[in-house]
Amino acid sequence: MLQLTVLREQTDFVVAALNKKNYKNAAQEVAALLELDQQRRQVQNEHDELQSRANSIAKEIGALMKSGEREKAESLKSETSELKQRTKTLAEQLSAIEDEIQKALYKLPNLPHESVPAGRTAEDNEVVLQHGEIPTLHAGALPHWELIKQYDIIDFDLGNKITGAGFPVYKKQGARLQRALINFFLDEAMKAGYMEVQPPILINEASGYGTGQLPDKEGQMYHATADNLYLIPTAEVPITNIYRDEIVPVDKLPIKNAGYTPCFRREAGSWGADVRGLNRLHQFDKVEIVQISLPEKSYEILEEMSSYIQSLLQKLELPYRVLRLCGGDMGFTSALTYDMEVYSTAQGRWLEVSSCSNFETYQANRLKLRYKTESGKTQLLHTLNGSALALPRIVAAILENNQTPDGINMPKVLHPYLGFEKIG
RNA sequence: GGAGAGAUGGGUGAGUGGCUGAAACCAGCAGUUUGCUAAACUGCCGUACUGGAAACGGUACCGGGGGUUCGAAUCCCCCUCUCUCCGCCA
Repeated sequence: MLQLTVLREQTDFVVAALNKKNYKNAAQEVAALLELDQQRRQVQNEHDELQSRANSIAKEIGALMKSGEREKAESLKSETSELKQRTKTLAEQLSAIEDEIQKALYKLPNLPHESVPAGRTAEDNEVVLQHGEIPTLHAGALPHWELIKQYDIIDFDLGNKITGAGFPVYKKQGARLQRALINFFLDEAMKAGYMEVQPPILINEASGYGTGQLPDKEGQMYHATADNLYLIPTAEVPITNIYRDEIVPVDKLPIKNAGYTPCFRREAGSWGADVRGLNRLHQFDKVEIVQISLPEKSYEILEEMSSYIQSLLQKLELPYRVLRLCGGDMGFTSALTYDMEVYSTAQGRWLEVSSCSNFETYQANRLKLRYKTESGKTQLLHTLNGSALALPRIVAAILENNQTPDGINMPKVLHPYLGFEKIG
């Protein structure tokens, strides 16, 4: 959530930034918000003043009652009734205005960082770098959805039977590969100084609001209505919400957490050839890294996180590229996002396997996640996170890129985790 | 799921209608004393909104929401959560 003071003090800048994110009617909405803010303060001033008078009269009555001057007290009482009525009306107005402001603020996305390229779609994303050689496959090489059948390691039909489309069953070396990747990613995160956490995978409404999934994006999450809980779409939600309503001591910063969770996405309305196989699932596994940092350090940390994620891809020997997302393609809550994509050779396309973002104060403002400056002022921290990594597309790329006519070679770093070197 | 008890500031915990934004203690911060450490002493020590250049004010907040009252941490109603006992159970 954007801060009202920023809208107030840097209105033109905010409007320009919203425009860059292709937000419609930015100028009008911001102007309307400022108007509401103006009203709010006026009403609040009036209200506070009346309340203040009511408070002092109440005190007076108390004193009179004590000294036994009942009649004077009674006459004062009658004086307050009109005051009370007016205060009540103002209080109602005030909370109506506050609600409206809140709603309007929730609607506004985060402002993109100055380095974010302008643009509307994925076409406009900027390729920051590309790394690794794209392998040449043997004749008759298969896409991963054929390979998993051939070696019987991931079973979509079974998942269909048990749950539905997009919930595969991993079997044998396929299951082992999942476990190996999770352990590898977590071990690497520990080495990089992250603290491992294992959060709940169901979250309440407050947590959904904290990181920006609610309101308006409940459609992407599975909702357990009996208890009003949501299955997490990413570990970002529970892990970041650990720090909701916190004032973090400066010497604890930056906070670096990593956690493995399954993730659940309804992905309503997405079908087609490019979502075949492991490309898009309703349930998948992911190790997420989250950092909470001082505002002045957050972009340095974003780079650090980006290199860390790249180091994983390098160790897995996967060709990848890094994109800086354009204003139109980035997430609602993000100020700057890098996407990491691996090349899936049999499909001949890049697959997103990580998204690494700086949210600046946008989430922190909703979370009330703050620190105290040296002068004692409470200020919002910055939150960041990245996938490190999401498994399914990594698996797809490993299977496709490393296939040979007589089996699929596993990346060396995984051998100790797998207990085998080759599938088939 | 049943029965009971409870939810107060960073922590412990007092407070059953006005003198309580909230005692006391602990932790924390600043200082005095001290050869150093320790101890002792003094002061400070919640959050948000808001007025003000500032000094300094105003309002709200004692789990959340509503109500009674001139006045609510304190009384009433609803909700949530925690604890204890019972039941069930990985």
